[in-house]
Amino acid sequence: MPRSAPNPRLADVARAAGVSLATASRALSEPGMVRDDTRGRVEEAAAMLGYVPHGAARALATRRTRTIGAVFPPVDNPIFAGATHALAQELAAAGYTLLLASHDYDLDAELAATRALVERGADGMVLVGLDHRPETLAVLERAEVPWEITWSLDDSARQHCIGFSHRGASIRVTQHLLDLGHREIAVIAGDTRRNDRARERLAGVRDALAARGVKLPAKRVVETDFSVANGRAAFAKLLERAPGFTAVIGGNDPLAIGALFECRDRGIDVPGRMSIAGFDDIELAGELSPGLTTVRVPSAEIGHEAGRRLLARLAGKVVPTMRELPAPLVVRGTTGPPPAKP
Amino acid sequence: MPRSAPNPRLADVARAAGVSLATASRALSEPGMVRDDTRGRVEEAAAMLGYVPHGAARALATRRTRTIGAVFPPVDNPIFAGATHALAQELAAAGYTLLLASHDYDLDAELAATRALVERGADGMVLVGLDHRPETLAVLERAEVPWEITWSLDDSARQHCIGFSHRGASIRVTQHLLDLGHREIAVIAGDTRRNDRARERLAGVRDALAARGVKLPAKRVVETDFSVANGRAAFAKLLERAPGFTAVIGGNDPLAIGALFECRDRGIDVPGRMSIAGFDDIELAGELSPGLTTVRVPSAEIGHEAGRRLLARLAGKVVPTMRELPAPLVVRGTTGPPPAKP
DNA sequence: ACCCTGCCTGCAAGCGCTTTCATTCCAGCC
DNA sequence: GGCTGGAATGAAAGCGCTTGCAGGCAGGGT
Repeated sequence: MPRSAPNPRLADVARAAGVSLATASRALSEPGMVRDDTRGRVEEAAAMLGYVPHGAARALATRRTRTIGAVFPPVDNPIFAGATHALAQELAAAGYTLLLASHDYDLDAELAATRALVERGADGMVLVGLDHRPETLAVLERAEVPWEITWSLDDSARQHCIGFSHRGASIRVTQHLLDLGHREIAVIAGDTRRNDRARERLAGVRDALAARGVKLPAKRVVETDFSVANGRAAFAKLLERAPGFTAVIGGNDPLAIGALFECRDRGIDVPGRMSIAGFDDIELAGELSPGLTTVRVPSAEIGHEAGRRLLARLAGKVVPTMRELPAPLVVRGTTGPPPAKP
Repeated sequence: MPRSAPNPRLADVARAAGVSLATASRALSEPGMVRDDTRGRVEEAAAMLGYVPHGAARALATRRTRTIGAVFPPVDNPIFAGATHALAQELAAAGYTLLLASHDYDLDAELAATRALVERGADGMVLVGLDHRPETLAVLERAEVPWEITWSLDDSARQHCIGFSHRGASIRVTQHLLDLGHREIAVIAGDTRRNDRARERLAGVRDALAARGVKLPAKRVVETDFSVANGRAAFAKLLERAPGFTAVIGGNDPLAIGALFECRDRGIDVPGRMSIAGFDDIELAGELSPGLTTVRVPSAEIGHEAGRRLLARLAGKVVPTMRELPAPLVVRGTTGPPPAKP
């Protein structure tokens, strides 16, 4: 097969259709402005030549790339993976494409990624949570790139955001345990230093306990990165360091599942002797038996809505600054009343 | 704060530094070509103005976007999520950015996404597996965009690829079960119509069984989409439709874990009465007890290496067409000898 | 002192598309 | 049939950057 000429340009299409460059351009991007038969000729020529528009050139002329950037914490966390997929789908449906960067809860990496995406011309950006370097938002502001905060809600209502109250949801989990009669509660939290969601979740536990006059000794809190293995290790550490608790709250489902597995291996009956609650409601939570009591985080919906909101704003529509999603407590089998005192 | 002028352009930087546009450009992108003090002035001016290069303009001039496209099956499958993260990291480290599109095992969606990414100027592409619409590869060829096939290996060596033999790995799993003494084996496969990996894995089972003269009746094979819930359902179906098997092979770990959970719920001892093997080695596989026997799929490494290979090729280096990664069998506790015949 | 070499720098021509503005076309009307 | 006005088309000026080419300048050889 003879190597045909390199990619045809719009000028080639115009020539083949016997029209000017301007008309060819309009025929393809603003069909209404061109007479039907002319448009037909252009479309035909484009199809025949296998014309593919040159995005960079178009972007340079229109100042739009039809691209949305997203900077996510580790995409391999199942909860973010779901949101990424949803976001990508939503954008694709509107002819937009996702520019994705991920980092390991490192705000400097987030800043660098944001710069890179803005430089690539992202028309809008999706960020996760409220913890950011000030420069990150400054870069976006300077470049006039609209952004959406996901997962968390900005109570100051200064930024567009879609998510739910991690503290509120955490309070619900804790109250559920308190209502069951638990008073000795432990927490396996995420990294509260670099992650406002983990911080708020832990704060929610504290709030709920404080409201009922229950103490949460420092020894009953372990911080660790999200993973099943870390959940196991943290649970073991708690058991060793401050035994006697009857319930443990995981900062997310993998951590809670780690605790659950550790209980199983040690022959600790769940929920008979130990109640366990998580946060996220990943698929597995509902498939375990007993099922994991947890908070349903609408991750796919966050992904979809973040995309929709951003696209709407880019289309000039006004969108409510804050969108709060429900994050209901899902009570399953891993929580029950504490064991009767001996 | 007075709205400062819109984003500064390179011309502004040049003016501020008292040099020409060309020199400013070289100072920032080809430091070696410019005298040190000149470069210093330009860099200073750029920093002061908060200059952010305009990617589209640069792309138009250089015909490079420093962007790699990836079209993945559902990114929320944990195994792809891991690869996505690894790929994004690898690219970021080299100053490249990931353009991500995901689809639900739909080859037409894959084609559309490929078109979109090529149009956006992806310098290279990452695809998964060998099943594609012919147009998909034609688009890439036409646009002269190098691509890497991941996960699968193209035995014809026509395409650059990095992955492993799904059939081979599947044969190892099956032999392991045969060696343990199993003869009645069932399979919960992924969708073999739209997914060459699932197809090859099933073929591997058939090969291994045939080699030892063991039959795999059609009733002992269920196809379903990847998920724990589907694994459960498929196992139940097998039990109902063709009971008497002593081992089941899952097309991936979630399916196998579904089967495992179903066994637990039904009081079927694993591995005493039922052996279960999976494929992928997701984190959970090793944390369960008993741990799931499975094939370790080096997903993160695939992501990293796909990125590295593509970048190397873009840099003009020659890279071996095929890179095979080990996918070892990991024997854990869910497989054991079949129960003694009654 | 002159020429040549080599290093820096600047000029200007694109990269491929959109879009403003002017021009042409054509239908309809008096 | 000439005129009017709106619709369709075309010419050309960018969008912001890179880069081939040429000019300028300093230093070394003769």
